[in-house]
Amino acid sequence: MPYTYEHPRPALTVDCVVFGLDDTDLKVLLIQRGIAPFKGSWALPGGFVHVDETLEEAARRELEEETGLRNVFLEQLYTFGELKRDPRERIVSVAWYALVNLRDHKVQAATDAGEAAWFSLDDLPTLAFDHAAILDTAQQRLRGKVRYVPIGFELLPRLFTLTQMQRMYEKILDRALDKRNFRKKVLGMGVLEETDQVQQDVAHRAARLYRFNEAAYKRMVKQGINFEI
Amino acid sequence: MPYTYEHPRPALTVDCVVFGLDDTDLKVLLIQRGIAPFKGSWALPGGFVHVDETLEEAARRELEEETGLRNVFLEQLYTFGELKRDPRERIVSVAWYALVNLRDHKVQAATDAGEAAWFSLDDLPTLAFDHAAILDTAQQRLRGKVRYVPIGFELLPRLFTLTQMQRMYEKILDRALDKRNFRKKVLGMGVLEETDQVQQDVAHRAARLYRFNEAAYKRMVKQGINFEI
DNA sequence: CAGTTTAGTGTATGTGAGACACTAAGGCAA
DNA sequence: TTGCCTTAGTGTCTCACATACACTAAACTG
Repeated sequence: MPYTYEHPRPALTVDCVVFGLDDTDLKVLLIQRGIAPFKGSWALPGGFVHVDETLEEAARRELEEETGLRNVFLEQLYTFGELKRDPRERIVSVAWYALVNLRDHKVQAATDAGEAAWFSLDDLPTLAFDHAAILDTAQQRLRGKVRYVPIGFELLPRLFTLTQMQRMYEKILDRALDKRNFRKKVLGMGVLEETDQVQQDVAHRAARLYRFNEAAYKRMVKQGINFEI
Repeated sequence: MPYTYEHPRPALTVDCVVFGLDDTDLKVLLIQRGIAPFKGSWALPGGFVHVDETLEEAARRELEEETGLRNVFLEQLYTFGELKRDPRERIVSVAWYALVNLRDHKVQAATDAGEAAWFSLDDLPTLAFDHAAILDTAQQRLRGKVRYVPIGFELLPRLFTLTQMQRMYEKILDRALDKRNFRKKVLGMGVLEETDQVQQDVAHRAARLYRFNEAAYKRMVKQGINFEI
């Protein structure tokens, strides 16, 4: 059934930059396009916004349809509206970024996308459309954000060691951090809760496991405390 | 001439939050709506995105059409896409914010808007649509941004005194700053250029005028220097 | 010329960032 | 069981910067 309007309208899509962390690397989730244009190329998961759903609902729906991911941390990034960003027609895309940890969230091959896979940020294929620019914007945002909000807990498992946490910051900021200063800083923030558990199955001294204390964090945000690393 | 699509499409608009600074206050530019819905109410300047213009072009065009403002500092803010934000139909709006100084930029009553006027931020009328939420988001962004980039020069006249600059920061951050510390800080940044001119026509000792040294600023941004106040 | 108003200036203290190196603990292999 | 390997975990010092704080200088006014 066709829909008619008095003036021409750009099409509206959402695209998602999904960051994931494993033991070795910060990764991004891409799908292989099953249809033209850019058939066979890798691209960010995304698709058209339905007229009866909000932008965030559209982003979550596309993410689940194409990758199987649900209940992830998701924030709006930027809206891309250059004229020729899609060769077919004028398409404006509201980009989002998501943070997940690779243990809890298994990615499934998807219905209308050929394949979904994680790529290290320094070993990326050529991306379809202007998705390289979107990804770049997302990386900048992540770097900016992680410096003053403890956003990264979305990337870590529920229980984590301080070394894991430090590795994550180092990956995002792309520079080495001093172990003692890092620990002093993050423990001093008061948002980490020490558990009585330690790492299992490691061939060396096991590290203590911590968890994120969300209640304490919210309390501190209200007080305007900042969380620079 | 009607335009027909296979699936229904949300309409796409831009809205602009224009901040201006005069001697007394930080103000925002609003227009009085000449047509329904919300006829007679005050609203942010904005309108529909044409299919052959980018989002930024749309924002600049609407701003000029409705307020006469041109060549202003403009950055994308956030995209608002709730289902019922416009009573007529589904409209997604890409919001922008602009910074101007009230001496250089005269505002004209406009063609398709009844009237344009500046309002102090603490004396606002009820706004149409979800524009109060958009304005709120813009204020938060401005506060966050001014703390680490010298964004405010867009709000000041070309030549300004340090006291004027301090007043601006105080208005945006909504707290008092120490005069000596403020001067130490901003002069130490090295982006202010002292001129040999002083204020004219004041009934007290005249203050020295400064100008923003954009070249020095760009040089320092490259070096990753930060500009916290 | 006395009064009023704003411009302009320096120091002392405390806090936090960053640099830096050794001991502790646990598994592993000979 | 002992020595080795690997990662965990810890404290101090220095320097820079944030903050608190008050008086003199200059220009105009009546």
